[in-house]
Parts: sequence; C-alpha cells; structure tokens
Amino acid sequence: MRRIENIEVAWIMNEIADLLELKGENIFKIRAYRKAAKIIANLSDDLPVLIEEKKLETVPGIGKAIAGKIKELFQTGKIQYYENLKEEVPAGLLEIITIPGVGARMAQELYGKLGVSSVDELEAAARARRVRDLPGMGAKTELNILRGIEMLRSGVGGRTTLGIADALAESFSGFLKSLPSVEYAGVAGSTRRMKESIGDVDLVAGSHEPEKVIEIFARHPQVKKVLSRGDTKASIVTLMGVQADLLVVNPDQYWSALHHFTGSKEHNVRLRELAHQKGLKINEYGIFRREDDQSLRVTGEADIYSHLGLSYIPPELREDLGEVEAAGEDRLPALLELSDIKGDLHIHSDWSDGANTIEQVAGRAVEMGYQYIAITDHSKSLGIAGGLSKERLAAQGDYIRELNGRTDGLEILAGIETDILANGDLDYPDDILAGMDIVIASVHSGFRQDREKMTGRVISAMKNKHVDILAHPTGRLIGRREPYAIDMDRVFEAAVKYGTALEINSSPDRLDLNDRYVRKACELGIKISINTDAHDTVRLEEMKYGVATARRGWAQKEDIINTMDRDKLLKFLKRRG
DNA sequence: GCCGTTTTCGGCCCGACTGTTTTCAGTCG
Repeated sequence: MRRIENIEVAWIMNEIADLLELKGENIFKIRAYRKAAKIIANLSDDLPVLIEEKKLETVPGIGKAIAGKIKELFQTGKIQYYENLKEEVPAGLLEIITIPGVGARMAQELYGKLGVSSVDELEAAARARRVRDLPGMGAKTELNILRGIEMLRSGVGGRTTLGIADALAESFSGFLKSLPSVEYAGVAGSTRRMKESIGDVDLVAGSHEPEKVIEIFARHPQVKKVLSRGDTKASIVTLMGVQADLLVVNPDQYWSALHHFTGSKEHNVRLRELAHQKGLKINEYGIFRREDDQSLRVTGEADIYSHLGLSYIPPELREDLGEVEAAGEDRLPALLELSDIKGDLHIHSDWSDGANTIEQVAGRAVEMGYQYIAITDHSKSLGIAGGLSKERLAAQGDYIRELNGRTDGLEILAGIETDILANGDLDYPDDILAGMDIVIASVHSGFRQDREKMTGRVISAMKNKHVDILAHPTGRLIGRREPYAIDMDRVFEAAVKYGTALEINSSPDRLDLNDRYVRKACELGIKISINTDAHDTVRLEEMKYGVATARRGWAQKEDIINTMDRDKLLKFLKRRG
C-alpha cells in the first residue's frame, strides 16, 4: 500500500469535521476532529510508528474513536465512517464552505432550499437573485457570496511567505507608530510567531481615537480593498493581495490585545482554560478575576503569563506544543537569539551565480558584526548556476586566502556547495574536498527519485568525512515544491552517526529544515548550521528567518554551530578531517 | 469525540462584525 503521510491523515480529520458540520452534528464532536487534525499535523513521529508502539491513544486529544479510525486507515487503506459521510453529503458543499463568509449553516440552507451543490451553481443562483428570497438572507448576503467566490478564484486568502508578510507588517506597523493619535503599534499574529507561511497580517494599535486610526489605515496607499470596517477593527486587502487586519484598543489594553492577536488560537485556548481553573478570565482587553470582574495589572505580555503562574513564553513557541506545561514548570529552553550568530556559512558570490563580489560580501559581513563567513559557490555539475571547475575552485581558494591576509577581523572560509549527484557521489574527488575549509553538500537534481534511493543518496554524501553540512535537507520550496521523498528519520540517524551538521536554510522560500524537524534534531543532539544561502548581500539579512525557525524548534545557542567563536568553529570543522 | 487533583457524566474559550433582524445567529479569528 502507498505510504500515507501524517499531513494527509490530518486533512482527512479536517474533512470529517467539515462533513459533520454540514450534517449539523454536535459542535464539540466537530471540534474534537479539528483538534485531532491539528495535533496530527504537528506530530514529530510518523503515525505508523505510534500505532506500532501502541502509543496513539496516549496522545492528548486523540481518544479511542479517532485512534481506531486512524488504525483502520493504515490497515485497510480507508475509513468506513469517512466513506459513509462522503456518501451522505454532496461533494460540492465542501467546496462551497471554502468561500469566505459562507459556513456550514448557509451551505445547508442553500442546498436544502435552492438545490445548490457546487460553487458554480451557487454563483448562478446568486446572479439570478434567488439567494435573497431565503429566510435570514438578503441582497447584501447575495453580494457577499459573489464577492467571496471572486476572492476564492483570485487566490486572495491564499497564503504568502514569511518574507513578504514580515516586510509588509513592519511597514504598516511603522506607519501606525508614526501617527500622532497612536501610542503603541505592533505586529501580531502568525507573522510575529514567524510561521513559515502566513494567511493574513495582523496588526494591533493602542490609541484613544480608534475611529480615526481605522479611518487612516483604510486610506493607506497600499490598500486595494476594504473587506470590513468597524469602530475598533478593520480588514483590508493590500495591492499585493495580502489580507491585513487591524485592531485598535485603548492604550492600557494594548498588551492584552497584542497577546490575544498574536495567538496562536490553540495557545490562547490553553491559557483561557488555565485562567478558568484559577478563577480568572482572559480576553483581548485584559485579565480579570471572575468573582468581581476586577482587572489585574498588565504592563507587558510577561504580566499575563505571571498572573497565570507561568514564565514568559516567547511568540515563536506559542503553538500549544508543550510550551504551556514547560512554562508552568519553569523549564522553557533559553532560546537562541539573532545576536548569538557569529557568521554565515553558506553564501554565493559572483564566481558562480551570486550577484556580488567576495569583497562586497565580506564588507557587508563586517558591518553585520560577523567573525567569519564561508563562500560556498556551486560545484561543476550545476552548469546552469555557473558551477566551478576544479581549476576555478582552486583559483578562488587562492584568491580568498590572499584576501584574508588583508581583511581585518573577518575570517573568510574557502568553501564549496557540492552537488550530491544522482548516484550519491559528490562533484569533486576527496583530495579536492580535503583541501577546502568547509564543504556543504546538497541535492539540486533528480528530485523525483524514490524514497529509498534519495535517502541512500543523501546518506552516502553525509558519510563522506569532508562533508560538514547537509544543506536544505528536504529540498522543499514553500508553496511551490513539495519536499522530495526522503526518510528524515534515517537522515537524522546518519547525522548522529557521522557527525554531519544539518542546515536551516534561512531563505523564506525554503526554511529547510522546518521548525518541527529542528525540534527533533535538537532532541537527538544533532548540530545545526543556520545559513542564508544568500546570492546577494541584501539577502544576508534573512538570517533572522532561520533564527526564528530555530527558535520555533526550541533550539538553544549550543545546538547551533555558527554561534561558536571563530577558533572553536575552525576546530569543529576539522574534527573529521 | 475527548477528558477528569472537586467529575466516567457533563462539561468543553471569548468576543467583534455582519446582515438580518427587533434580540440574534452565523462566521471568523
């Protein structure tokens, strides 16, 4: 039988929830399936392993019934309960509820009264003005449905990368801060938590004149369309098609609002449950004693956690993946900081497909306060990217050594990003690799190899004692290309066995390793290198996204090799030869 | 459907905006 990934099981659980919702089932049952979907999507172990070890039911949020259905899926290839549900509910309704503003109740009504069972049919019914005749719906609902369909088709509401969202959020936040009527403003939501992809940008402001702030926000030149607008909240779509939401509160409620809108939703639910147990209530305006509604003092996010008996939880950890328990027992990790990074070990220059000279890269690195960088251009088989021949590589090495002699305070390492060829060989013989200061290995071709072959290919490269780092280990491009088929458990085993470091590629298009793999790798004691893979000096700044991904994976300074001082790093790179 | 240092039954987080309504349900985050 075909291998079934955890994420596919999560999709099925979510679809079961959708189907149950369309049937009008018990809301708590629906939530249980949605919760299970989230949990499964975030598991660090593969489901078959958990089933094998009889540990599936012990996962919080997964009980007997759901565990039974998952086992059935792996044993028989399907879930009868799910199949039956799909029989009962017209398939088009699942599509209809993806229209923004149309939920299960409306879909049921439209199907029951108008016989609408696809987005196309709904569009026709709305255009024929038949929707407005239904109870509880009017002309505005009809228009809203058409707008929603248009949005769905235009791709608005799709997700964007962290790089784009972060830049946009910072620009809006700066704009808000510059307004005289605004006392505080900041970025919240998944952008603040530095998730790898962002649905919409959340902003929070503290002001005594919320209407005025909303008004100015809605007229910002970046705004293409205003989706909704109240006294304290507004949603807009930017020219780039990214949705941004702004909440304006009283300045003394700012920290509670920022916290609330930073989420995640799951993290907040967890905190509210905890608050409930302690006789408290949390919402976006503050934290209150339930008995007399008296509000407790909040002058920063740390106060909220301290009222709950928790140590401060940084935004990157707020996913309800164990951070609340850890904060309660004061055993949160001392997270890596951007300032811990002492250098960048994967950079391209104009010797291959980079835009800048080595001197320009070095100059920028000095400005950034780095102790060292590695120039790692492409190897010869990547002809399309100007891969270096043996001779060019040797010449580059000489040049770098000469440059090092006249560069103060920055060590430039002569490195190479060698391709891992389809058969697992590297692009140069061992004697050449032995002469490099640092060797990075990565896959740039043959992405469609099967899992066994790809895994073996990568591991044979890691086995080579000259290879220091495996770059972008899964090969994914966020939103554009799935990871290649590779057994990461075996890659981790190999990293432990051979001492190869794994990369977090900081490019917001990659973030590879991802946060979940980082967490697992750190637990296994694997060393990680956070690199930008920059092809121009501007993108050296993307180190922050790699660091954020490491933080989301609970990484500490000790886990990361490019936090080492120069001498320690050089020693580390020599340890295997 | 899940869960349990007050419970194996009876709970299960909180609020804004919208559109259609005279007091609220649906949707969303």
